[in-house]
Amino acid sequence: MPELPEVETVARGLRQSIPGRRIVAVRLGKTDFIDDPAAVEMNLPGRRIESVERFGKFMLLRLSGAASADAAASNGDDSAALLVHLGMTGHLAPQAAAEPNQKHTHVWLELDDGRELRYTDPRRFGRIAYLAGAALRDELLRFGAEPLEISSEEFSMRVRSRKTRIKALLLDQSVLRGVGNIYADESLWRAKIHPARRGSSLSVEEVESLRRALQETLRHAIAMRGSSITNFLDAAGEPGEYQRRHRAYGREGKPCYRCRTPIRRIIVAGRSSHFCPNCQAKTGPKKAGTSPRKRRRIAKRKTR
DNA sequence: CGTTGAACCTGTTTGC
DNA sequence: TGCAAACAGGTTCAAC
Repeated sequence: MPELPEVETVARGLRQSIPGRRIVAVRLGKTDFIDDPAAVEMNLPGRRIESVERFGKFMLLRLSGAASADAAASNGDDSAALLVHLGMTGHLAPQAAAEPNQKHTHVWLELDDGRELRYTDPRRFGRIAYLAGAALRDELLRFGAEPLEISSEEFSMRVRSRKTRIKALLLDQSVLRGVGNIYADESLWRAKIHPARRGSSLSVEEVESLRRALQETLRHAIAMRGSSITNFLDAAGEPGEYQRRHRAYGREGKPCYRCRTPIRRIIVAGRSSHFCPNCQAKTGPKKAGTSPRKRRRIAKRKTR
């Protein structure tokens, strides 16, 4: 469930006390969610964590002082990072080494100040990878635009050139990085766009409205430190508050905040999608009226 | 190209 | 009350 706002919240928390610390040792439990466990054990000890960045739903712990093998393999590019994806149930937080372990803790990064950066993830849907040089660069290139920074032009191009349903586009990390099911539904509700609309069917006005809705939703959610649906906690163990502001997600059967029509839940792109059947019309706003031809096509589709 | 469904995994919720 | 099935959802992969 951690999406962009939750990951941003965790990254901000870690930034308070992690940068500058050196990793002195690594311990691993279950490793099936780690790309290359041996690379993690090999490359982290001795490295300093320079910074904590958020990249889509990933956190990037930038590491200093590339090992010589990395530098050689990457033609002088000595950038290196630990990528951490929280999946559904991941937690990454520093704790005093004396603190008892929680269940499902699988990674311990011992720091040079007596703390351990611990990764806990009951479902192990998360991902951890040590990457450097060209491999790091290539991995990051797989992802699309940062939703909070994307321009109107680029957003429009990425959406209106595609026939896929808008819900699927919002969730596609190679289109936008960081949007998940909650914020996709919330943004579509705000922009009054049906989740099953095709990207190519959106008007210029609609895509711009959607971009604004998406950015506002994400900014507000970050300001409220994310949504705590089941068990999201930030790095300090505090829950977020944004779930109180949800207008569509998780509100099936409850009245729409705009028009009181009950919110519906359908499956789009294989994901449950919450929307107002009145505000978010399937066909979108009509201009000069739907042509008789198209109306017949729609009627035919319904009878099937 | 787009779309669907399955798989991964475990804690929680729902239904009988 | 108890237990099993369903559900939650980020991501990848196979199949059509």
